[in-house]
Amino acid sequence: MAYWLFKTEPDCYSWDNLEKDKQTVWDGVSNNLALKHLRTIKKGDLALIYHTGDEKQIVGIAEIVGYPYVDPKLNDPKLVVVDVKAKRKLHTTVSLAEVKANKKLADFVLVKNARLSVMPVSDEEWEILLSGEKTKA
DNA sequence: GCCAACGTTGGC
DNA sequence: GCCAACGTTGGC
Repeated sequence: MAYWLFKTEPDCYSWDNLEKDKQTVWDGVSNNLALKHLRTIKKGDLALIYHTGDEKQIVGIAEIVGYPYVDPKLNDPKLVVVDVKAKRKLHTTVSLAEVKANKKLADFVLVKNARLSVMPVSDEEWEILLSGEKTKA
């Protein structure tokens, strides 16, 4: 089981869209490194959904419901997509400012490579990011 | 709206 | 295969 972070423009496709759709095809990833990560994603993995643009915060958790496959809408074997479904909304969203303020997250890819749209999240980072949840649960 | 950072492209 | 130039992205 692995953890990921998917970035999205809320104007384009937001967490609310995903929650409404229940499940969606996560497509439109064209960056090579992001695609490389995408191809290693497995069924059952979890992904944080991060809103870029005006919000810049992690808003929810999605579950990967299948394995990556070539985008059927495009004729390019390099461009893969994956099916995800909404798992749950975060009770406490985690903003980019909070991530940056946390010294333990200095190596987090979101901080180091702001432009990557699909990135791995380590177990430790996952724990830290969701620590605000645990205290309330 | 600006600028820095990164990825990609194309010429050599 | 390298590197400069360019375009795009995203944070501020």
